[in-house]
Amino acid sequence: MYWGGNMGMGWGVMIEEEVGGGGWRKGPWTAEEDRLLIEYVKIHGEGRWNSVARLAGLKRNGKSCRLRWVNYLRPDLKRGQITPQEESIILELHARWGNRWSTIARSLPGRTDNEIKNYWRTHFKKKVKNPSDAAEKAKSRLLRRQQFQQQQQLKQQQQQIQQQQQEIQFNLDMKGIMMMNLLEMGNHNNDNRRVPSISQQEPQDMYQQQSSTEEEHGYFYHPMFINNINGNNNDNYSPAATESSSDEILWDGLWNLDDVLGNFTAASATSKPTTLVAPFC
DNA sequence: AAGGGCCACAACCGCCAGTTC
DNA sequence: CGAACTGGCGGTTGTGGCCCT
Repeated sequence: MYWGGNMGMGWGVMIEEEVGGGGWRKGPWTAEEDRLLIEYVKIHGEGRWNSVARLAGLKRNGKSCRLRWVNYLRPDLKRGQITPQEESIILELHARWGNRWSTIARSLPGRTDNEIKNYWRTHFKKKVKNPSDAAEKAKSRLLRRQQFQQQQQLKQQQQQIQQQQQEIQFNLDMKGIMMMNLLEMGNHNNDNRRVPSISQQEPQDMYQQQSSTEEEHGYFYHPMFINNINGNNNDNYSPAATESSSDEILWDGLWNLDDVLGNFTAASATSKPTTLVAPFC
């Protein structure tokens, strides 16, 4: 199925064909443009988006090409509805990071920042506004609280399963590492390989890198707790600073994370008290 | 059946930070 | 060192479709 193109959508008025003889095309992407872009990425890979127009024969600027690829054409994108589990993660991470959609998206494989941003705005930001009277509001709050708790329980179960799988994978990885070390012992050249600096990595990268190490100690780490576990706060994160004021006005309550999550993880017991801002309070 | 309101989502815009020259 | 360029990000807009009255 072809997802984009004109597909009956308006946008036609917005298309600026050859403005001034050298302008960029705007508006919905056609199937042919998509094909050209996909072929370009296949050959040249992602990046150098400003070269795309010249090399792929597209009348689109680099930003437009990048956006089309990232939000729509990437083969690893997940289509379809946001699942309750994903919704739960979005809630948690938004409480943690505010409107840092790209950061949140990194924890949801196959979902784009644009998708999450749209989802948040349509599902959460407005919903709190709508209930006119207090009873409606309370009802809505209770329902969502119950849903949230059910999701948390479900997620906990999934995490336990995932942890078991990770432990199995860890054992397999260790075997692989030992094999690699044996091979490396026969190759002593000092080749100045670049070692990625953990401090410069995004939270999700840190999570991925850390999880295998920490599993040795029997912990399961959720990205939410990484910084607390490390004993340092995320320098980039300040709920008060990152959360938009309009959102704070819409949300008329705060939940203590421990109340919400209960015995969420072993790691949470070692972390500092954290406040989860829930949109359905 | 018609019209209005809301939802979903693709796409654009402006700003900013990092990189290159 | 600073200007220009590039890519990434968050915010916003515009449109079709669906649902309700």
